[in-house]
Amino acid sequence: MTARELIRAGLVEAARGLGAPEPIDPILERPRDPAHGEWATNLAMTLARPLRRKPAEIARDLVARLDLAAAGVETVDIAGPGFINFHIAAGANASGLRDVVARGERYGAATAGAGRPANVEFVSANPTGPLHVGHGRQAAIGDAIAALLEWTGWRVSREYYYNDAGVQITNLGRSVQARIGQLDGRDVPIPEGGYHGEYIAEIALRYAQEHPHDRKGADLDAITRFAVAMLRQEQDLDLQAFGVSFDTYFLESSLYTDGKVDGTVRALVAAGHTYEHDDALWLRTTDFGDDKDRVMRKRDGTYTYFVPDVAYHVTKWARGFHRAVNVQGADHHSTVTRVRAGLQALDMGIPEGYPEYVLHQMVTLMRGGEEVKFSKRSGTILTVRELVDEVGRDAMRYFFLMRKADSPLVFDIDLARSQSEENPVYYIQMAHARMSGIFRVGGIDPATVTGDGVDFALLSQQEEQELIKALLDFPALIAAAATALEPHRVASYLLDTARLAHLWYHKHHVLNEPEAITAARLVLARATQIVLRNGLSVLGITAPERM
RNA sequence: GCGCGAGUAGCUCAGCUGGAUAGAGCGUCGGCCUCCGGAGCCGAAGGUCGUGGGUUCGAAUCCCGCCUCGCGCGCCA
Repeated sequence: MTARELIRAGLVEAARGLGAPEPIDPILERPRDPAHGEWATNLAMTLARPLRRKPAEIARDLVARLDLAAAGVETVDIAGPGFINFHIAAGANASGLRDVVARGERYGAATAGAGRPANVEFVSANPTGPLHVGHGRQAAIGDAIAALLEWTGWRVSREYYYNDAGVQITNLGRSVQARIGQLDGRDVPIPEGGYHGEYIAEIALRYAQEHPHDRKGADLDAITRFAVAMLRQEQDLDLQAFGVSFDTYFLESSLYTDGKVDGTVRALVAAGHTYEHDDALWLRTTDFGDDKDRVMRKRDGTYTYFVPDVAYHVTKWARGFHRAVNVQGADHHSTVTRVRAGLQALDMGIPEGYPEYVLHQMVTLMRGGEEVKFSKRSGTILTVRELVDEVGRDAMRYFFLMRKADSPLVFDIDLARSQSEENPVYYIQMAHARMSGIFRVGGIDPATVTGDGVDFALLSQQEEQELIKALLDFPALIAAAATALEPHRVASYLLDTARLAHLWYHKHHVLNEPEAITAARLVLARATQIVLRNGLSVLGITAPERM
């Protein structure tokens, strides 16, 4: 058991002895001020009301009942309005590093998910154009959330949903068809709602080359299939460049061919939450928190987009994913209520909060101090692949993940490219490379560092203790980030921890010190290397040995 | 107008699900800089946490009102 767990258990026992009502759940936190010890709890204050006693008295009685020698607690004091502060001896604190090096590349992993299946859907761009930077943010967030769930014991499936049916696909085909006509010298306009990008002309050219018998572009179905296939391939190349891969590509069109859409409509009608009005079929989503009812089947007989969306999520549930996370742009937030309402209306035991959503705000690109403008309409966009080429995969991942999804993101291309310590990715990777450099210079295989026979009390310098505390907090950080579905916490943590590592590295030497000190510091260097590497891997970023 | 999100140092942003004197980077100012790995290191100044109420031992964090900004509000997806 860790010191934290021992303290917690001791507190529960002591509180029970005082007659505290169950459940007793003491919160232990890291005090901001190091003078307040390694751990602190507000337990006495939360018990003041149920026990009807003063917090300070309760704290005193709790402390009197505690025996925390096994946890390495040196002194306990009561401070402020009733905090209990635990001071742990430097050596006891540092001995926690033994666990870090023992668990190695699994350090930080947890079992909360217990191997249950979870589905993470992200990117899911329409196959009507290349992936742009907004999709890039989504790819980074989705992949990192998937990794966080894996780290906490879920069996994760990464899924990409292709909206390859419906009006926008028709518009895509017509747009390419128009371009083919233009190749032939005819003055054919791009249709209403069509796509104007340069890539449409490229598809047209390719189609004309590969289908010389259809020089007039008369076969709209063939053109559409060709365009979708080509764009899907392009998107795959974008994702490959970014290093993201999916377990499942789910095609919207399959929901129609499998009868899932019709089946869902029938089930909704049978469940009694629909009605006919103005020659259309409506779903009473207002019964489930929506502000107005939604049309399911339009007057022309076709379905609105959210019907296949509901049918799609039914398949997720039916495929055994009783946990599903969707990563989407915040401009799609109106779908959240509707999809959930549709699933509730089916009355098939799906929880209200299913699926979970992580919505992210927009991305603004900056280059040379100016905003990089792009517009899908005019066709001037910066694709994921171009950005990978310009700044590299690692920097791109970090920059997309360093802000919480709720915040708009300003992506500074110049900073992302720079090989300086102002660049957070570089700074973190540099810390890892420095740790690796110690072993390289010392001619020591880091894997042989175990902590056996090491005097951990020698790691008593302030910089060492602060770094150690950060390293020992890593598993809790991963767990919290996974629970909150917030990978940016890992990004912030890594930057902080890298800073502590650099501070330590600058102030204290590992090699060419007295043997016992070198031995102890090698454990710290090794543990730091492990934590930085594991944290970077959660974010999908490499941890170079040298830079 | 309604819904969702945001508002924290000059700038860009954290703030561990309610804790103690609100933090980091950049920028500004002042000192160091013969080192396992480099133009780096140390320190200082800088805040009515948009605003007004409320909840309680305690609020940047939770609740209500208002202000500003972004996104969405179609029988488009």
